Amino acid sequence: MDASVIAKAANAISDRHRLAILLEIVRKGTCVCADISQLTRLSQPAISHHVKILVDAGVLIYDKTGRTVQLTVNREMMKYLSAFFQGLS
Amino acid sequence: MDASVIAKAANAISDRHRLAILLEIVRKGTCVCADISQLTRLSQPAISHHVKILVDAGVLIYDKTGRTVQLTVNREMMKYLSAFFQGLS
DNA sequence: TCAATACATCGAAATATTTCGATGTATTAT
DNA sequence: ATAATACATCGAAATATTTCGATGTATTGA
Repeated sequence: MDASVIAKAANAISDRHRLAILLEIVRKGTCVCADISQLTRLSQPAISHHVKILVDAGVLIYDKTGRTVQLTVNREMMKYLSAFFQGLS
Repeated sequence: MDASVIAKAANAISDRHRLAILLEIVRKGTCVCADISQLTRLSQPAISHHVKILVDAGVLIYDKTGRTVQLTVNREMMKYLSAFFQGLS
């Protein structure tokens, strides 16, 4: 268990906009950045900022092909977090 | 699933000091506030602040008897968080 | 090549968080 | 009653985060 990994992931999803982005990507399976503006009414630079935090924390997987970024959930990280909290219960 | 509950709990453990407090309480089973100062080298008001955030988020259970506060992990919340991330994986 | 699209980055403003010293309050021991 | 202990609260300073408009970069279509 690496506490800094947990803290960073927790920080990533502690913002309501970032959590909403995560949940939407889970729901849809995948997402490009442009989709997020309709979900959150955030400006494009703000979306870019939040996505970067989620990606840097390992919560989302970033895959740029051409000029679009496909975002998907990092299921391994979700499993890791689930197991972490399981261990605390 | 209430996103605000998740966001608040995630925020509570996103700080390295608060995560360290949580892990120490898990390890020891219980903890009074005074114990935390030796763990983190934080000032007493800072500890009080961080503990309040953890308690308000439902991560820790607060039980004051006399002048000491016993802190324990809220295992129900840990289970809830585990299940939440399980659902995202 | 030129224009449009999809994001990224920058600098600055607004806001929130963390931390402290000082002080307050309730409880316990003497 | 007095003093000590265990926390809580307050106001302020330092720092971090969020957000924006402006601009930059890479890619695609006409």
